[in-house]
Amino acid sequence: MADAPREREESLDVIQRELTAFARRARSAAARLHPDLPLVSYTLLAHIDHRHGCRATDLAAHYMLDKSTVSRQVAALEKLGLVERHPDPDDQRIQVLHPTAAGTKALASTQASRRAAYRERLGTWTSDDLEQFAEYLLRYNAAGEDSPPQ
Amino acid sequence: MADAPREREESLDVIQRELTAFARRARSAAARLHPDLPLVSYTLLAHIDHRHGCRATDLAAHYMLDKSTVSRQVAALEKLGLVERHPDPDDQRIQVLHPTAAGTKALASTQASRRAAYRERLGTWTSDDLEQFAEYLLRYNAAGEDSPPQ
DNA sequence: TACACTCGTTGTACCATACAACTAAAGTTC
DNA sequence: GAACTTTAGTTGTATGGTACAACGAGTGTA
Repeated sequence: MADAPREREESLDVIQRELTAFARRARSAAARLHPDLPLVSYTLLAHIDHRHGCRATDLAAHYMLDKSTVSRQVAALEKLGLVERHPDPDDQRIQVLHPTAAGTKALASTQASRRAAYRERLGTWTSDDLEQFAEYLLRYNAAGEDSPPQ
Repeated sequence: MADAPREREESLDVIQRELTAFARRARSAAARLHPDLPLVSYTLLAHIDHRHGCRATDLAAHYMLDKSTVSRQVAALEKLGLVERHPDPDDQRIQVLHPTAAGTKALASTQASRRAAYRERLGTWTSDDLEQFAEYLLRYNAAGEDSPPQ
């Protein structure tokens, strides 16, 4: 049904267009979901938590950000008391980042409202569709994980 | 297979996490794909073209941007000679935006490299998966189209 | 005619980001 | 083990994208 190259191109265009639209809207949506937390910081904090601690370099690689950007964001999170840095005893260059108790708490409350928004928005989807959509997104992002810096 | 509420929640979390990751990476990816065009401007230009002309207000609504932001972006596009404004004779407040010949050309060349990137990235996907993914994205975005400003 | 609404611009401030230069700690080579 | 190279992170600087607020001009309505 969708085997013609023509259809394939059309699907690619739709994917491209819709992903772009999503990315553009993401900022304002995020601002609505957690007006308190400095937006990007939230994302980084969530990733630190999800990984059960990580380095600034990992964050930079995962989100394709410059290390200077991450450095400042992490500094902001630390200033807010949401993140702690623990120097790695085996390598003095490395700082392992962990959420503080306050960080975990802030994350939980934000996560709750975020979940509610998603649950409402995707409420009419079947569980199978959700699972499939999640799988597609994982596959899509995984393909770009190691995309060359040029 | 995925009918338990538990599985549902997990899918929602994955979707949320992966969409966020995508949105965060989008900027650097876009910068790679068209270093010339001022990034956001490209998106707006593409939308103007896709709609065969539209107003600044439409752009603001579609991308959830402030009208001042759009105003400046459009001004930049006009300065670059990529967009023309035509006052609506029936309503002097309205400016209908259209790509110029140069705009269409710039868009085409950018679109080509963009398509190539997507084609490469999604090369291993079946046409059915692409179609399904496109459909999910459309559905997802449509659900947020009329999301309340609060 | 006055009031309210819509479309767009401009002033201002702020956040997120990149790039470059730098320090410090490890690792590598001879 | 001294000299180079690589890696982690910070800081200075510049820029781009954004929102909010105040405004101007055009349109509709009581």
